[in-house]
Amino acid sequence: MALDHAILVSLLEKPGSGYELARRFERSIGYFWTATHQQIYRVLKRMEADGWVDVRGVPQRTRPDKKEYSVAAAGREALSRWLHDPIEPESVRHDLAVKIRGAAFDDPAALVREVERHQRMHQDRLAHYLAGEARDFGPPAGATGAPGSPVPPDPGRELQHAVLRGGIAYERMMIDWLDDVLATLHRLAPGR
Amino acid sequence: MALDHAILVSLLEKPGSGYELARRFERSIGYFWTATHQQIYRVLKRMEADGWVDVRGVPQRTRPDKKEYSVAAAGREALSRWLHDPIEPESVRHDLAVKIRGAAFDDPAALVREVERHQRMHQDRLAHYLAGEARDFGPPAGATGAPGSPVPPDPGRELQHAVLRGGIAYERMMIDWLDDVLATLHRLAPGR
DNA sequence: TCCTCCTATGCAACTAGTTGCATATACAAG
DNA sequence: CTTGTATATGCAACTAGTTGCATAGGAGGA
Repeated sequence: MALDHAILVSLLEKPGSGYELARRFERSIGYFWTATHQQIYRVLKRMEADGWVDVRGVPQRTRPDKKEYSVAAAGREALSRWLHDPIEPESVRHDLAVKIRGAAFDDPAALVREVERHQRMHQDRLAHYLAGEARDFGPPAGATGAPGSPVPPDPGRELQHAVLRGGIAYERMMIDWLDDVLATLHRLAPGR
Repeated sequence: MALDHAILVSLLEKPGSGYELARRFERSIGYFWTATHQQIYRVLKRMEADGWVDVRGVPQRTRPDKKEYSVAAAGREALSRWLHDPIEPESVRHDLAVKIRGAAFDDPAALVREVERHQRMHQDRLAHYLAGEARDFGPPAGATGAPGSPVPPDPGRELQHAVLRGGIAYERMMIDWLDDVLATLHRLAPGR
């Protein structure tokens, strides 16, 4: 189980409430680990009981009070332990691939719209990633700039960028592959 | 839930026992949908009760008797319904990305071996895919052959090949990205 | 003969994740 | 003054997936 660890990493990057975490899981972290707010609140409660996180009540005037969580020593140790443990490669749950193979026993042409819809979602996500990259990490390396920018490397920033580049590579791969799938589907059902 | 549908597709491609399905989920289908034998037996039992699959006892002399499952009309309809329903894009559970971001709060150099291990697994899987492609789908298009091979297109075969090409593209992308991650890790901890 | 491996099926208990609902504050629009 | 939206937290019930264990026949080797 790595939701615990994903939350710990996120809280180390920046402490926050369950609600704020839930919103982060709709963007940045959520792109490689999904979680709903119900799940997050439940895990926070358990981690609090285990002493992995500290809570601090934050009264707010303009909105409901919140609880700000931050990582405690025990949580840092638990994360470190997990980081040093080997993990299995991701377990895949790729519905679309099942559908594509299933289309052989149904109408392949009917799948075209679904594949196009998925491709659009991946294109949107790619655009979103690229905008985020331009905003947070400046223009892509090698584009402009004086020789050797003197910015000192920040490990957190560098690693976040590396993960984001992974997301970008994934979306590009998916868009290309879905082009391939669409070509295959059209070849099988030339009409339409 | 799509394990039901993944099983239905697999049984449509070829009827088989729970044990055989479990082994298929360690190879072909398993590359985009994981399942253990316990889960498969349980789902088969439920689908049998719902009339989605038919069972046929197959006595065997040299090994324990087995139950061969095949898709019933109701199962075909259920699959068709699912194929026509829009689905959400895959929910991602990418432990390694969490680890990479987490490495900023631990020792980045310690992650190098883990990343290399994952890269090797992806290289192995890529080699396995390419071998399977060469075996089942012949040499890659455009390599040789007389103009216009007269083989009639088989939808099932074509779509299986398209999914396999997706797996190949995925593994290549991962290998390249992990190269990128390794370069980043080395940049952050040059000495080791 | 015993031991291990492969085939073959399954239960029980647990953990993780999803879905649906409930509550409450504050602000803005109508 | 009601309605809608955003913030903020949570319970309960359900579904899906994992882990550990159990059983059993036949093949092949020590």
